[in-house]
Amino acid sequence: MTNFKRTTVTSALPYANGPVHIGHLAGVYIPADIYVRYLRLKGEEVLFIGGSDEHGVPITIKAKKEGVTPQDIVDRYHGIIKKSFEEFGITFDIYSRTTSKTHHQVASDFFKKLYDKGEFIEQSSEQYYDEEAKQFLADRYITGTCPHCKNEHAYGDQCEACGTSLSPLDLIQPKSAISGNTPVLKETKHWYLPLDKHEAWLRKWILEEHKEWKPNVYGQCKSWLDMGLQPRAVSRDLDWGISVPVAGAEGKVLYVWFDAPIGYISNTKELLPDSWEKWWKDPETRLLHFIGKDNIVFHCIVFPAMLKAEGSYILPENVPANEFLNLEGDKISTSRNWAVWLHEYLHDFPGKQDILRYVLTANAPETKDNDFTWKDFQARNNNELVAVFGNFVNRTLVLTQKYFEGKVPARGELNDYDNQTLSEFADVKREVEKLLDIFRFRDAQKEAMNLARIGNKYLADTEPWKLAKTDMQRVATIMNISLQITANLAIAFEPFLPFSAAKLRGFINRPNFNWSELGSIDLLPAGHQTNTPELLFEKIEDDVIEAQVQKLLATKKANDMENQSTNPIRENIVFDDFTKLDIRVGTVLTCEKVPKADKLLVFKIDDGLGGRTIVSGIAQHYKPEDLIGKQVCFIANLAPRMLKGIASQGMILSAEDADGRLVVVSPSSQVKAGSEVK
RNA sequence: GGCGAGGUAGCUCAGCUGGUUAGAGCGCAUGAUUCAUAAUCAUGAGGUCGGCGGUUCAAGCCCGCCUCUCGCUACCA
Repeated sequence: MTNFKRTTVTSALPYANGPVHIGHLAGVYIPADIYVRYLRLKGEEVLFIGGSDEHGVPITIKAKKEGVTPQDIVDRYHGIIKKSFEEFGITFDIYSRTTSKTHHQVASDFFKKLYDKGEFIEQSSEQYYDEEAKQFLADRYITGTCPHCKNEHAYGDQCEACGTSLSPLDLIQPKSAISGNTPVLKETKHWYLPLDKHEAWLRKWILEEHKEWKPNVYGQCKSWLDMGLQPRAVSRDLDWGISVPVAGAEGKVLYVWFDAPIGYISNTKELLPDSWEKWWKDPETRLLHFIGKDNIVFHCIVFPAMLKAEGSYILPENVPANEFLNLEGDKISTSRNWAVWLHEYLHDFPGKQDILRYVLTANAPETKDNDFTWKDFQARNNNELVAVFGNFVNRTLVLTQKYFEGKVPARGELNDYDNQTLSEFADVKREVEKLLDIFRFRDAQKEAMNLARIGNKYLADTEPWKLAKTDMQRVATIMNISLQITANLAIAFEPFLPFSAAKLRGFINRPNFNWSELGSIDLLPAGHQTNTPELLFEKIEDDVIEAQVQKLLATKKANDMENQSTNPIRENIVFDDFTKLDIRVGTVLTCEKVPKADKLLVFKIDDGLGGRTIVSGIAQHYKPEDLIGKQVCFIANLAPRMLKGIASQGMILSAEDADGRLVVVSPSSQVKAGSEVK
C-alpha cells in the first residue's frame, strides 16, 4: 500500500432544492467529519471539501412552481444547508457551491479539455421542443397521460401516480409544462462520454486493484461493469447551468451529474487558488469520496472515467459509501416530508448536536439500511451518553471536588488491579485507530465508549468513598487514575462528539489535546486544578420523545389524506370520442406468466371472434390460475404492440386502488364472450 | 427475469483466510452498591446462525437449490 502524504476528503454535494435531513448526516457528513477530525488530531495533512449542488432541472421546476428564479431557490437552500452543517460541527475547510464563478470556470475548462482531446462523441436525437417558448424540454418539463395508469399528470421521466419510470416518448398527449402547448419532436445534438471505452481499465482498477472496497460498493460496481457500460450524455438543452463551451452549443448546458463532481475540484481551487493541484494531481495524495449508496456508480465509475479522460488527475483511493437510513420504519422522503430535518432538530433540541451525532453513528447504515427511531434516540442518550459516559465523568469530578478541592491528587504506588485497568484503557487507542482506518465508525465509537465503561467498573470495584474514611493515600491514587481516564475520554470522543469533548476539556481545564496523547496516564499532572463540573449530558424525558413521534404521526396522517384524495375528473369529451373506444367482455381461456418479466401475464381471451392474445401488467396482483374462466373487460381496437416478444392485441381494464393494487373489471354476471360495453 | 447487498439472541449489530461450549450493546431477571442525572457493578435467562441438500475429520463462514428484505436493471398499452 502506498504511503500517502496527505488526504483529500470529499463529501457528496447535497442538492440545493431542499434542506438536509438525518439520512444525509448519518450516511455522509458525520462519517466524513469523524474521519477528518481524526486525521487532523493526528496532525495529518487533510482537506475536507463540501458544497451545494445547484444546477439541474428539479431546481428550475421548483423555481417555476414558486414563481421565483432558480437562483432564489439555491440561495435559500444553500443558506439553510450551510448553516445546518456549521451548527452540527461538520468542519469543512470550504463549503461552496456549484453556482460559484470558480466552478463555472473550472467545469467549463474541464469540458473543453475533454472536448479538445476528442474524449466525447457527438450524437443527435429527437427530443420534444416547445415552439412557443423556443426551447427543448427536459423530461420533467413534459407532462401527459401515463400509458400505464392513465394518470393525466405523469411526467416525462416518471408517473408519480403509479411509480412507473417513463421516457417522454411514452406519454400519451404530451404537453409542455412551460406553455401548455403540444411539443414537437426536433433534432438536437449532444455530447456523450463513451464509458464503454473506459470499461477495460475500470474493470481492472476496481475489480482487481480495489478488492478492499466495501462489499456494497464493490458489488454494485461489478454489477454495472458486467452489464456493460454505455455512453452517457454530458449535456442538456436547458438554460440553468454551465454553458457548453463549444461553438454552436447555444442553449445547451453541462448535464448536472457532469458538473457536480467537478465541484469538489472547483471548491478546492476556490479555497487554495495557488496550491489546489497538489490535492488533486499529486500521486502522494489520497483521495476519498464519502457518499450515499445512490451515488456509487457516479463516484466509482463515471467520475473516475472523467478524471482519467482529462489525464492529469489522481483517482479515488476509496469510496466509503453508506446505505440508507430509514425513519420509524419508512423510507425517508423529502416530497412526503418524512424526515427529521436538521434545522428543525436544532430548533427542537438546542445544544444537543452531539446526541444526534452519537445516535446516528451508533446506528449508522454501514453495511445495510438501518432504522432511526425516536425511542432508540432516547434510549441511547439516557442509557449510554448519560448513564455511562456522563455519569462516569460526573462521579469522578464530584469525588475529586469532595476529597481534594478539585485538585488532581498525586498517585501513590499502583497495585495489580490499577495496572490491569490501565493496560485495558491503553488498548482503546489502538482499537479505535484500527477501526477508524477501515471506516468502521460505529464500532470505533463503541470502543471509545468502552473507556467510560472501564472507568465505571474501576470506581465500583475500588470504592473510594469507603476508603475515604481510612486510607486517603489510596483514594488519591484511585482518583488520579479516574481523572486520567476522564482526560482520555476527552481525546477519544473528540472526533465523534466534538461539542461534548470541548465541554469536558473545560471541566478538566485542559484547552486541547493531541491524538498521540490518547492512552497516556499523565495527561493531568498532580496539583492540576479542575473546574466544578456541570452535567455533560441530560436525560431526555418521555414527553419530549412523544412530541416528536406525534409530529411524525401528523405527517403520516397528512400523507394518507393526500393519497386518498380522488383524482379530479378529466375534461369533457363528446359522445363520438367515446364511441371510438371498442370495449368488450372476454372470457379468459388461458393465463400464464411471461417468462423473464416480473409484471406481465399473457392471456388467451375468448372474444367471440376466434380469440386473441393480450399481455397485461398485473402479475403482481393475480395468480394466473385464479383468472382462468373469469370474464374481463378489454379494449378491443387498441393498436397491437409487441411485449417481450409477444403481440398484445388489446388491453385488459383494471381499477387501481389507493395503494396501487390493481383489480380487473368484470361484468356483474356472465355474458356472451365478445359482448360490447356501452 | 438478470445482477448486487443483506437475512446471526426480544431490539441494533460483530463474527478474520471454515476448527473446540457462536459474541457485544440495549432490553429482561436476580444479586451487590450508594460517590453519581434511581445512575453504576456482577451474575443469569434468551439463538435449529432464513430453509433444504452437498463438500469436509470439521461450516454461521465454501458449493447448489429455495425463500424474505433493500437497491440497480428489464418489462407495465
